[in-house]
Amino acid sequence: MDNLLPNLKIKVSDGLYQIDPFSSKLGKTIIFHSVEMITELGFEKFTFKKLGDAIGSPEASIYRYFKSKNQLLCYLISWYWGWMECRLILEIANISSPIVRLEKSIALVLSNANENLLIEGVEVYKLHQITISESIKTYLNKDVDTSNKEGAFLNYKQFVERVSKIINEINPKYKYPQMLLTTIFEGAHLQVFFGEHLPRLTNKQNTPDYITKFYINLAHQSING
Amino acid sequence: MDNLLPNLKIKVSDGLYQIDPFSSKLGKTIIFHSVEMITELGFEKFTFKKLGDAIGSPEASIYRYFKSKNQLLCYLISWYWGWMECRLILEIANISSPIVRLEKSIALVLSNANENLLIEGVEVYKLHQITISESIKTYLNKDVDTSNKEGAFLNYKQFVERVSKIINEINPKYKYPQMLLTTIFEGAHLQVFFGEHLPRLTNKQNTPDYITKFYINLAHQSING
DNA sequence: GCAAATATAATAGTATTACTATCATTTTGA
DNA sequence: TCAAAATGATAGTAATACTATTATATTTGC
Repeated sequence: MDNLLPNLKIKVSDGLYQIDPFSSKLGKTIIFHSVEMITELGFEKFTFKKLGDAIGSPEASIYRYFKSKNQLLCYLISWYWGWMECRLILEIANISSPIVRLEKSIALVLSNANENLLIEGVEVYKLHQITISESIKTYLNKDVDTSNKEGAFLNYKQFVERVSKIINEINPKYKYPQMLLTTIFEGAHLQVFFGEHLPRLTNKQNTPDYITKFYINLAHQSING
Repeated sequence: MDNLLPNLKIKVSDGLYQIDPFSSKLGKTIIFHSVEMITELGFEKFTFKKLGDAIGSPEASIYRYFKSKNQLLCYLISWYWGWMECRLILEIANISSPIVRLEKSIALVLSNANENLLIEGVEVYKLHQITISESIKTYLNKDVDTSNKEGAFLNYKQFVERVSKIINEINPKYKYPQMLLTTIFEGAHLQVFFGEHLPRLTNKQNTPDYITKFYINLAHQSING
């Protein structure tokens, strides 16, 4: 596997861990294997016990890094959006047209990394899949306000903010950039899931990028319409 | 409270219960109090033990109606979409314009019932709130294919199907009615939640119906654009 | 009105989950 | 190299998500 960008350190709010997992070998092992395990089992069936067994460490050691499996999920998703912001910056750096930049931003959310790509030792391909199925569970619960104070959604907000500024460039009078973008990003993830499990709730096409095209169109029509 | 439409019986797939809860007093009590309790505690903190204590029945009795709390949630959400389809039919019955029918359909998803309205003894106001925060948990998990076979999503699919036919009337060439509608329905629920808990992810306005208007616009632009 | 069928209550029990606590051992870094 | 910190090993707890059994109501069909 390619361990790209070895000097990169993705910022995650310090409310999302007890000990920075990237500060130790065990921490990195926890991250790597939790991504694997959540991808395979889904978040509900994933437990620290199983993770501990897989990595040969006791549960208690994992709890020193993350106070709960919910905190770990928040960490992973926040890391994902931090990584996505890096990709975004690189992707649109030298593009002058805000329209093209917006299109690239939307395409980015739906594009997955190479299966073998490791960033900070994280299999980003699997983390993308986790984000599709599990990310909303970080906020759709009664502890959302607490998680919010702990900074769980800062990276996502920042990503949305950055793209919303592109919309402002295209049409400074457009009033709903955040609303449009979260509709697109969350909708895009959902359509991927529906395409695999609930096809009657979507309109799956043969082309691999039909979802991207749909949402790019939607964005243009809403912003300019 | 008004117990409206006493002769109405909302159809829910028989894979979503062990004993039809509306066939007995205990069953109805389970439904009523589970709606109350899930609204208050959220799905994660809701348990059959707590429900049993609240209604003065042992856990085991609840398990005879629903094999798991997940099945109960599927039942409630399915019931909700069954009820929404009834509302939809009534709401658009005599409207000839498909454009107006579509607008009413979108508005319906975002409109909540009167706080005191009981349908089949269910506090539909609270069930609406549950749908906003919990409905995606019925499918975003590893058991989705099983739940799907049990008919968990039939009522939702049927609702989406019915509205997508209206889109077909407006523009028979439009290729993505289901995709557009699930984007709108799920997005609409999310924006309500963001407005309350994560305002940076939406664009809250003072008017009570800004979400409805946003999505009605989005629909028109996408369908005709 | 009564027996049979069915539903419910009462109670107990199990494996697992989501943690916390304690103490010994290993690793580390100044 | 010595102290501090991290990790491992082990134990324990309250709660969760169920299943099982038997006794007691309640309903129903005749």
